[in-house]
Amino acid sequence: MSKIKATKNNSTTDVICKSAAQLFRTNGFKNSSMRMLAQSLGVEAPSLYNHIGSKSEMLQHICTKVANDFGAHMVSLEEEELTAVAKIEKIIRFHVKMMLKHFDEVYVANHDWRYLDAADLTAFLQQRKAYETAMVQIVKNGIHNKEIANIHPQIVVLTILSALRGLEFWEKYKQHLHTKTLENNIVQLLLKGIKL
Amino acid sequence: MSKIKATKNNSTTDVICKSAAQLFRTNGFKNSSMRMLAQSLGVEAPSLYNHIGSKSEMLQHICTKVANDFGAHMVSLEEEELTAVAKIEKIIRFHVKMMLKHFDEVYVANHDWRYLDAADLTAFLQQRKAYETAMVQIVKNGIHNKEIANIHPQIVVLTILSALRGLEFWEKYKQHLHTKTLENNIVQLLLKGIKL
DNA sequence: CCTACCGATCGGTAGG
DNA sequence: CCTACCGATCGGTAGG
Repeated sequence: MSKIKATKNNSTTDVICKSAAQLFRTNGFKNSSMRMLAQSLGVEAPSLYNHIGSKSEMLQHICTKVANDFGAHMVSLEEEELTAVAKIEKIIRFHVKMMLKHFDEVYVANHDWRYLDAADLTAFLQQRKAYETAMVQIVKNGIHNKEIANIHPQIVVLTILSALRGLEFWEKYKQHLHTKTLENNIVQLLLKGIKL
Repeated sequence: MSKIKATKNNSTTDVICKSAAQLFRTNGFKNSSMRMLAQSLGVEAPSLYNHIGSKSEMLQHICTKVANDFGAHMVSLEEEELTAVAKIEKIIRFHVKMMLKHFDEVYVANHDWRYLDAADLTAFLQQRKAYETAMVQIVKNGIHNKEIANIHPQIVVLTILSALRGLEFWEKYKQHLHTKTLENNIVQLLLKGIKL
């Protein structure tokens, strides 16, 4: 008897993980209990274990999904023939899109990855490192091509990624700011900052 | 009999809070126990309560200190006669200095403020909002004076503050990057991004 | 400063 | 899907 409804595109497990992401985002992973998650889904806590293996498995599921999405975009970008600045612009716009579409999951991946189990933690950090390295390479090429100012590439990348992480604060401004305005303004600010 | 040593400038309570900040930064507030804190100080957990009132009181102490430091700097800045861009530059350099000098405390204030008790949480968020508002005002003045490009002021401020928050990731690069290079590069990138 | 200990809450299992 | 329940861990107190 399923009280938790699966939909055409989402299994029962997916529905639970979606609820979990929202809960973790609001309360933090460690401050979210399985009893709270169960209540939000209208069942008792032990019933959840018919669909998921453990609390940390849900966290792993969320973090892996996010890391894979970003990683896949970076790989597809590496195959494109674009200037370095155009690639950075695409990365910025992708981050905005991800944040709007999968806000809870991206937020959780950014905040609670440190609670991943040892093996998953290593894999996650490796993926993140690879993402950073790929971006550093793009910036290096841009400096070499005289597209980008001669700022330390590592600093350029960390500054841009940190600025984009700040998208998580923009939820509360959604009513006042149009999404496209937001996106175009941040692209303008960051690209002008790095251009030669 | 004090096992925890007070120094000339720091009371026993300060020494405990400093240790707590380090612990909270490493493990997160909710994942740090009073038993862990006691162990790092070489005493048993109940002994801590001779010097501090509660776990959340220490968090409040840390967050309040950080918020006050940033707030005081902003107030002193408002009294100075400087261009808008020069004020933004001073803010950026102050953030870098704070992050280097009080890394644990700033990190904890940025991450774990949501675990503050209701009253302290309200006060903290009010201080942060006031800080943001003051910065938005500086940017508005800069746009009006044709110093700063016509980007939405709220977006400028959130982007800069988010980028500066990313300073917390720079610890691991300390060996490879000189502090002043780091500071000058981020100033260059962000200021060029906003200048007209 | 310590030992002893309390009530609350946690993730998860047994069994149906 | 539920009820009943376990062992572990938590923040904090009592009493000396």
